Amino acid sequence: MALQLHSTLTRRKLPFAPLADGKVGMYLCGPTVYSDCHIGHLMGPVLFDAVARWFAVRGFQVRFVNNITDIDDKIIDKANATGEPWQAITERYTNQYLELLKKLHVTTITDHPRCTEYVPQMVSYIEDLVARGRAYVAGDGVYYDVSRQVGYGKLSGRRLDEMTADAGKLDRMAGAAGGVRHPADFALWKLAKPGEPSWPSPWGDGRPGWHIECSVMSLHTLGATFDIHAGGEELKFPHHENEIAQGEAHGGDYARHWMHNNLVQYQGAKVSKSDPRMSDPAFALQFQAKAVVAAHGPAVVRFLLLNGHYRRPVDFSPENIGAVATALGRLHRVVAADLEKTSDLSLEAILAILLPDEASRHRADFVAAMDDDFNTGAAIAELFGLAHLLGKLPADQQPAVRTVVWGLGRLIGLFQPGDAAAVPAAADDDRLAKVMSLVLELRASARANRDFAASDRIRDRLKAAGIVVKDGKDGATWEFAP
RNA sequence: GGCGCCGUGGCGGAGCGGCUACGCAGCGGAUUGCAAAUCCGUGUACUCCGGUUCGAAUCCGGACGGCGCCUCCA
Repeated sequence: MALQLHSTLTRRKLPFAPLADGKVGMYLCGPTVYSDCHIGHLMGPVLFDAVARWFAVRGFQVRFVNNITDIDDKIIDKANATGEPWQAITERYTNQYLELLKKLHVTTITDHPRCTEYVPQMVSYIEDLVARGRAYVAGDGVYYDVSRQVGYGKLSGRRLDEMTADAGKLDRMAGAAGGVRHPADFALWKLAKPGEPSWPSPWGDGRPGWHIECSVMSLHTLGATFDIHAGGEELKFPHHENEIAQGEAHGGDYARHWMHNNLVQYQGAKVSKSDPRMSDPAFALQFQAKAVVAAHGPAVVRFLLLNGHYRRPVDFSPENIGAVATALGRLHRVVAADLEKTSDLSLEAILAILLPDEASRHRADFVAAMDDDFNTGAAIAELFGLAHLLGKLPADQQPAVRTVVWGLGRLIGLFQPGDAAAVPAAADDDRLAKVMSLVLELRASARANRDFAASDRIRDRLKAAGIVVKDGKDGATWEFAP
């Protein structure tokens, strides 16, 4: 079956046809780096990393661009509030973001352009829009003229004539000396107030507007027309709509396919910054990317995100994360032997492995699920199908199945080196490890003497202390209670 | 109010007209000195009302409900 994907523009699934044979150009809107990464920031990278991996599996050479917005009003506000230079703020949070992507094994992104590296290109792009009569100078900057745009609103299904009653926009129109002409017109260039970071331009020192950066950076990395533009649902309007307007006005068809991932939820609903529960730091920490990754491990976070479909919301409530972590543990046991390998298997190599019929069907269904709009959730279900089969197969057929589970998982970013050890479980205190070793030794001799009363007493008391003892074939092990 | 997405078993979550999704939890079994862990087995489902069809969770219409965007939120 041909690879097909759902485009927001057409609202339907269509076979994927690349602009250039054997190549895919993807652009994913990245974070504005003014504070700690939110778990939502991880969604796009992880989800579209799986997409990019699958394109590569299907033989495409992928250029995957993910920008960093390192100049923005929020950054300036933060600098003003803390007194810290804005460059220091953006550098810190850029590093945090890139560090998280690394931990999550998001490896397919080829370019991380920074907004501040493209300001001259943005200026000339805006000059071009002005020259074409698609933008105009107002009192506080340069604005895009949406009234000249044919088909404005086609991505989000909005109509220009219905967007006139926006109070905030009207205020801004009144505030801009020289006047903004239409409420939907948006800033391409913002003139700097005293003390604000700024770059030179024909209209005066200032900084680029939000939407212009993506249009310019995609142009310079992927071209005026490119295959796929991705991002979160919430960016459809106004951000993506305005990118299209700019891109088309500048010349080119802009993105041919638009892919939007759904958003993070918590017990079925979005938790906004103004949610009263957010005043509890422990609650708020559940949404901070680095805290979530530290608490559950990158493997669980990645698995949670890929466990459904990218166009559906993902629930980050603790109950859900716990259930998913247990499920992933089961797969980890299946692939334990290969988990630490640093090189992947190609799809061809995986398909060449001889399997029993039923296992072979699961393998084929995995591939079909990924070909069908990157349905990672359905694909992972096939992995469980294979894992389940393992218990029924003779021992000599099991290694092949294990290798296939691992190989297929790797193709979408699962089962990376370090995944199994990612959640700190036991002995990070050497002294405790030594004491436990002694305790288990004593208990082992009690058991050898069939003194189960003493043996159970040790186990019970340890359990009360938060330490769980498990008796296995090769002696007892221990870990902290979950 | 406008635009969009969605309503599946206790929970999470696939499904794109006929065929067990899957996972977690629960229950039963194997294993164990007893446990834990592990493995095997297993049930309950498609918000409601119309319609199309031989046949609908799946298509169409309506009702009700949830979510998101419309404020430079990923």
